[in-house]
Amino acid sequence: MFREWLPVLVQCPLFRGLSQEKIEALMPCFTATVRSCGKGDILRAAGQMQTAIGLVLAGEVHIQQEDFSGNRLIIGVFSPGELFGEVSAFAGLGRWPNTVLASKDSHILFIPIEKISRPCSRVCDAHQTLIRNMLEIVAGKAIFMNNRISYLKRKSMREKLAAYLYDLYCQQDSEHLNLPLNRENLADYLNVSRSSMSREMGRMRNEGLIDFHRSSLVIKNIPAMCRLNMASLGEP
Amino acid sequence: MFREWLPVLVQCPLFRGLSQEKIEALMPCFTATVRSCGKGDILRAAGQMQTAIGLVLAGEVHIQQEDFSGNRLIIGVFSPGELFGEVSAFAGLGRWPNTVLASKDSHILFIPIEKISRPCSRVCDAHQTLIRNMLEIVAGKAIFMNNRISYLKRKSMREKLAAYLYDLYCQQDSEHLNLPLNRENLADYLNVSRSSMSREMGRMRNEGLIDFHRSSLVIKNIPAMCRLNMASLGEP
DNA sequence: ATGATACTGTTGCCCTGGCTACGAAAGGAG
DNA sequence: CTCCTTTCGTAGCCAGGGCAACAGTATCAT
Repeated sequence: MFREWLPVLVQCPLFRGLSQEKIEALMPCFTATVRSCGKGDILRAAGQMQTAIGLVLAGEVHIQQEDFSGNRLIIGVFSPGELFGEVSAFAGLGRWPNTVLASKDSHILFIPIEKISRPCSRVCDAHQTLIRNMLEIVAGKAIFMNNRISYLKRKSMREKLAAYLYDLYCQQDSEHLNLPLNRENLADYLNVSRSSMSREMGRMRNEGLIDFHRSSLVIKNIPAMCRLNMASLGEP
Repeated sequence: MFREWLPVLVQCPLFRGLSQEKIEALMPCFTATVRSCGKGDILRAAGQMQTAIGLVLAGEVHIQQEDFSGNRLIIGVFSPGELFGEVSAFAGLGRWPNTVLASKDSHILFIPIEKISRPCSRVCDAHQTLIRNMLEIVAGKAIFMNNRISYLKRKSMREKLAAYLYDLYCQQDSEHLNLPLNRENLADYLNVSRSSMSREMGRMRNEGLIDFHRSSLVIKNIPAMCRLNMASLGEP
């Protein structure tokens, strides 16, 4: 059952430092279940009781917050090998703080919380490794949230866009960017309205800062973009 | 040297589950140093190399982000017994992601990172407890950041204020609130301008929602406040 | 091809909130 | 008490961006 997903599992930071054999030995101990879901499915709604953490085997999930007015904020986008729900699990919340939505057809591994948090009698050395890996993962998530705050605090749309695009530029290491989110999702990621974002993107195109068409975008003036980004950097 | 601070240390979540004797035994192993500082001192600036994590012994520190335009965002306020810098330490950043400022005259314990992250030969059982406590602390910080994002994503000032005041109401368990931040700091916490915030507070007073004078504030209409808060809740 | 269904770009209206400036109130030091 | 500094409340001005509405365009199934 899990054998087909081993290539994903061995690359998962949770199992770093563990051999493929040890991972296989752990799996039955976890009593984990695989769930398949289609694009748009809500896997977990904010407020639901949480008994397991998730690991993306295939597809993509969005972690997002919604309010009753229909406003949505995308907190994070997770790809195969990445965990979600481990933060609330180890903080002892007992509930899902955010909504989990499959943004593509996906396969998700759910691992019961207590199987990870309580020491297992059989493979206890591996368990210590798991806890240390988990500490690093959770700390990484907290840093990610810190960066997320850095986006959200920016007051002008141009600053937000510049920050986002500059980060993409650093990640993809090219001024020819491939936008991983469509306009609506990007707007929800930056916490702005789609139309206003399009308007600002149009302005930036007119000024020769960027050029774009659909999901491809070119930064034509890197220094200017960098300067815009610096204007709001928390880390000078 | 550390004996005088033991009452704080035993209450620190980092040492939960450890006896006073064990904590005393750990301290020399940590080679920690105590630093005293005055109100307004910058303890660490964003971007500086990080070699230690901090523990507030007395006073209060603000974790904040600043940009070159002078905009400031207060990420968190930490009181005696609370840790800071452990997130970036365990994420392996190597640098302080935010600025640390003493908002009151304070005494801070700095513990070198490697003393905590590397297993210590002498008191290794205690070390396992430390790591597990740390995981819980870091997860708690991540949840705190998640809540911080919930504030920041709110689009109207009234929503932000309502969220903040309602949280205070829940914390202090009374509709007579004592505001722990002055107007300027509160504005920086909510990421709005002080004058506009005062204006909105005035409006809310005119409408009979709240009443206030300086650092004391009364919520006169809890249900309405609650409804305002619900309108943007991520957790229905 | 031909709809049907996304997704994307554009525009006008208008309100929220940032900025500046100023006066009042509250502490603090002498 | 008096002066000085800090904090707080108020007002006017105006640009940034939310909202709604629509037109253009890519994708897909029939």
